[in-house]
Amino acid sequence: MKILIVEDEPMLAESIVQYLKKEGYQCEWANNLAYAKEKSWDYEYDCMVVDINLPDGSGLDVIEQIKDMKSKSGIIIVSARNAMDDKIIGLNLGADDYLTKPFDLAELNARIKAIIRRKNFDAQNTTTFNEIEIYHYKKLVKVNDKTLKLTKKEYDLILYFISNPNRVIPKGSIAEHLWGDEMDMADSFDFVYSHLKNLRKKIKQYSCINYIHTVYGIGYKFSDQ
Amino acid sequence: MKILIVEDEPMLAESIVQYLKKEGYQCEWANNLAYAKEKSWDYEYDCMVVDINLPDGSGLDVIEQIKDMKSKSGIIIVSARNAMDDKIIGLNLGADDYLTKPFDLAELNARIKAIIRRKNFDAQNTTTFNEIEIYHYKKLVKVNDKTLKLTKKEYDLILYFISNPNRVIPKGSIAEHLWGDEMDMADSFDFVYSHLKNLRKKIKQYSCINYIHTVYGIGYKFSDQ
DNA sequence: TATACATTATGAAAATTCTAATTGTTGAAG
DNA sequence: CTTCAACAATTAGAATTTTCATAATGTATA
Repeated sequence: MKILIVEDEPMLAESIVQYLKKEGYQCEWANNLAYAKEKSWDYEYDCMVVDINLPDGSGLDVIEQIKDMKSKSGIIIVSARNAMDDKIIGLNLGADDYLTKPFDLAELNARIKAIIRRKNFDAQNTTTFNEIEIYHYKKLVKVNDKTLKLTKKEYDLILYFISNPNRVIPKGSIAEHLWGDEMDMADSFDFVYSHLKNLRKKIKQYSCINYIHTVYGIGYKFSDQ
Repeated sequence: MKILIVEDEPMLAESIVQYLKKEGYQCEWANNLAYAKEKSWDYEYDCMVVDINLPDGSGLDVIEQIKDMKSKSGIIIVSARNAMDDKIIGLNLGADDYLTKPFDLAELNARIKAIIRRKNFDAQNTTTFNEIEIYHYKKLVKVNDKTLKLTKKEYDLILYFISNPNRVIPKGSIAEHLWGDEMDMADSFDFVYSHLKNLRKKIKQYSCINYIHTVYGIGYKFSDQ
């Protein structure tokens, strides 16, 4: 487990590094923004602890870079008390947690653990098919790294497709899976067509591949090629 | 099993009666509208086979009377071919099936059987609480014999209430039962309030009893008194 | 290939569900 | 008996889902 500490106060940084090493982490230290950016560019850290007030800029810049890189590093923001605005900005930018100075080292350790645990959990809870990624825990779908804004039915639909790739799925199965017995089946599949259309349109926004192929008279097949 | 045949052609009537008696039914015959009304007033037939073209009026009148009496008799309409308009009217009025002349006696028998079977099934699939009746097989709710036009969520809601009468139901249970884990619970119960309000309003249309009592801080209780 | 028929796609309206803001109630504390 | 805060009711509006009418497409047949 590699951790990067971004902190300009040498005393504090030193004690954090000492503590975390004792806890079994590989721990590195950057004392300014530029160096932090360089390091985070070179390595994929499991977690980064970033002070916001740095001599050469705001720690928030690191977060932006991390997110631009699509790194999966967890990020904990550290700042002086009462910097609530930063907190909001930081979390919106994609930080995973927030700590106000002064803080207990055990507390920091606990948060790091929590983040790493969650990252692992999350990693097991994504499904990928070519350009499409589904994050189950967040009910979130990305196509070519662009987030799709899907409704619940659309999400259920694509989840069912991605769970059954490369095989022909009868319309009836789709209807049954999405609506259960709530519906008087067999009247029509208009609602399937309808949601399908919307889903296709949303995928097309970010991809030129047609993933949902119609199989005339039977149903659909989810595949690339 | 008592069956009434309403038919003015004696030859046809006779052959129907003969056939059905042989099949084990108690079978009676009315050769005009007035007599049919009188008979159906006196007895509760399991099923009535009604010709529409009668010398003294339309067989549809019998259906109306039956429905006004809240009789549970099944009704099969019989009419000459191409009387499609009647078909629609008849089924809307509450007929259970429709047959065009000339018809096969075995066919008639099959339909009678089907209707009686369904009536029996249906009877087992209703729940009643004071003025409120729920017909599960049709997802239909009546209050004082007036049919309520409910949406799916409203139906689920009243079904849950009527299944748990006279006890306090926490809001959370309702939410869980109606939405399962689809919802991020605990944010708010606005959707419960919302559907509840609509359900209450619809019940109030036909009843002055307040069935859904608020239990402050906990949830609701479904009862009369 | 032309035609008819069935199936699927599309767009827009209607219905339902959910959300958010406001107002009204209730019960506890002073 | 007030006042307050939490809770619930209400309302209107936004978002989603479903329905419906129509267009487009595919398949089989001649």
